[in-house]
Amino acid sequence: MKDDEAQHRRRSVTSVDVARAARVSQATVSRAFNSPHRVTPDKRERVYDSASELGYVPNAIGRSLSLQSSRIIAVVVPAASEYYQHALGALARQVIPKDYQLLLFESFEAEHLEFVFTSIPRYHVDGVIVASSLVPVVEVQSLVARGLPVLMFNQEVASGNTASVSIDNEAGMRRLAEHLVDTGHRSVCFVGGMREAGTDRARYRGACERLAEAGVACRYLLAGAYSYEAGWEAAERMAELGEWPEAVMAASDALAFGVMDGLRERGLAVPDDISVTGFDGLPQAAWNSYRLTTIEQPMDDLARLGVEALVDRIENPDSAAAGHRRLTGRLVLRDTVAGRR
Amino acid sequence: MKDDEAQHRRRSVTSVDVARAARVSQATVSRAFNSPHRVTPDKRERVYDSASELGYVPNAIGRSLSLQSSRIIAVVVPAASEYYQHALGALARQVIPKDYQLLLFESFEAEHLEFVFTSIPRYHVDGVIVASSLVPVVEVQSLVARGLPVLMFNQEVASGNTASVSIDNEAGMRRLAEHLVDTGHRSVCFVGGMREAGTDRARYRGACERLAEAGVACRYLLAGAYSYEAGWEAAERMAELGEWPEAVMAASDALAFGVMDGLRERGLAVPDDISVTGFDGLPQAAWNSYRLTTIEQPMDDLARLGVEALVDRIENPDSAAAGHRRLTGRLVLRDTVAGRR
DNA sequence: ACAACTGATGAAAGCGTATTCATACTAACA
DNA sequence: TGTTAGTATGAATACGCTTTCATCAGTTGT
Repeated sequence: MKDDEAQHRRRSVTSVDVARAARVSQATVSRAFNSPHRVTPDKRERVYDSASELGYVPNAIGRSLSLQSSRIIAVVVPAASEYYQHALGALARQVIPKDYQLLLFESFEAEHLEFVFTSIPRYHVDGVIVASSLVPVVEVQSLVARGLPVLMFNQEVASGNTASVSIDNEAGMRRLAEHLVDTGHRSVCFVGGMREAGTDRARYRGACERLAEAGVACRYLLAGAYSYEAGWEAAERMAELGEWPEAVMAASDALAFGVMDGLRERGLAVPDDISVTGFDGLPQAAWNSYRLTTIEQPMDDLARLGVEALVDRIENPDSAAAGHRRLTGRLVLRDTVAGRR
Repeated sequence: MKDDEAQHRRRSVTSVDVARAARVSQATVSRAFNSPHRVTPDKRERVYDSASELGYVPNAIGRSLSLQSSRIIAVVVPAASEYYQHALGALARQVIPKDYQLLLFESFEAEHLEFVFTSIPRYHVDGVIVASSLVPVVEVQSLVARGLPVLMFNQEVASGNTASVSIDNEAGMRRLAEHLVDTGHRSVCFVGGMREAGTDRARYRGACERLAEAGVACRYLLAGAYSYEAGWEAAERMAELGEWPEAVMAASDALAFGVMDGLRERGLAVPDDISVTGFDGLPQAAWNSYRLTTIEQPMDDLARLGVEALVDRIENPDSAAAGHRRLTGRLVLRDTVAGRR
């Protein structure tokens, strides 16, 4: 008993231990687990018995070294972003049935990012998922140059040897804008998050173009972040401008919640006095205090498609699984847009 | 050029390659990186030059195998829980400066949990963080029996060889209850999440006891989950009961948001008609639509203490770093509790 | 009954790194 | 100058696994 525990602590049970106990060679133990049909039933049973008796589990590290493949995928997500936390969950759900694990790299600030991207290659992961619209493409190139399969989640990428998946941000915003046009809105304020984010530009373009087609005025207001607080401050700045637009299009749901609360704080009713739209389809958008009209991202589909592309590229390096996959978001009409005149 | 790329894809640069390029032995390359003072400056430089020229990064897999330590910590979190997503972020922030990485294991359902706990030992992680109040202690025991250092996050554990960290749930709820007593509330409905969760029991006990001391009636209503939807449904069930309590104590913030919206939907004003309290201190609790009075968990402190205990145990196996660490939550008074009579 | 083939098995090599061990060398001291 | 510490270095080994290779036994076909 005590001996057992002490041994466990010192050195874990290896296939050699199992081999000795089952009176077979170490190679047979390996085969018994990886290609059972190549081992005669009696020996196989002996191996399984000894293994479970000793509490043996194959060491993935040794396996990785031998196989030159770790079955681990690195995932880079920004800390403290509601959207990407959901994405992370969806990705995890997709990756597990394919027998991969996620090694987490949270990106805090820009400087930390460099550290992240230099440490990823150390772990000899089979692939990398970059789930953040704020990672400069150059950083990613260093991984691609190493021959690492990379998936950009929620960011379009032109480069031929990087897979990427996102919804059609421009089209999504177009539909939202169209909805505002149809409901008779004549002036709109677009609240952007960060200029550097690729998604921000695409979304603004979509809104802008569709509104322009209908002759609706659209001004851009930079919130500076994709957060509730930034949205709140944007509402504050709109108040200072003196004149309220008929509708506010926020670049993300988080922003929209802040905007809504900021507007309400100033006595405006949503949607009676002013309409608000979001983007992403966070769970909170369905909450009764907001009931936000927004574009819902099909998170599970995005994750599935992305992971499929990445895994395909991992397991079949010659496949042309790069390129961008673009899904369309779903327009969810709730209660934050009212008909005008 | 093309050759380079092809080679990169085939086989990554190893310390042997660097050794050859720098005309030293592989052992010297290893030493140059791990104990530079043991190598003469000229050779050291040659090694560094060759390394950066070839784009060499040490292979953590080989390193792990040799060192018998992976510097990876497994972390088990439930998918789709706001609270634990925040915890995950806080843990990541603590772990990185100590030069560990997190290997993510999302726990979806009970059946999936078993798979999770059998696959963790494969990866020969240095430690495990279980961040979920719904993991049965027996599962964890299998890891502990293997001599794996384990940290239970947000769950108290009696066992001597497991470290755990949480806030004092009972005391937190007591303070919340006391606040309700002080403000003159005479009847309370406690909305619990799940009976199986250890935190739920402690929180209910805290509320119950303090209210009983003041002679305030307290009934328990089981929501069945820690979600907005469950809170909403709890409000529905309270409506069916016919008589409204003067205050609702929700077992978590997420639940409280649902309860608040459910009450408002039925025409009740919070806090004028009915008071509501939460627990956890999620960011949304500060949002203007809720402004929830709650107990705020010091996430960063919890993560710091927990990780310190775990890492201590990893790097110094004989240390007595097990046992429970309990912090006190902070009572945050916002606008969901009003004075009665 | 013998050749040819199939299938199970063990020995051994290799994956990339850290480290021990032995050796060659430099510096220091008498 | 001869001996002794001390240091820098390379060769070799271990870590746990998968897989190739060679061997041996058993089966089929003629």
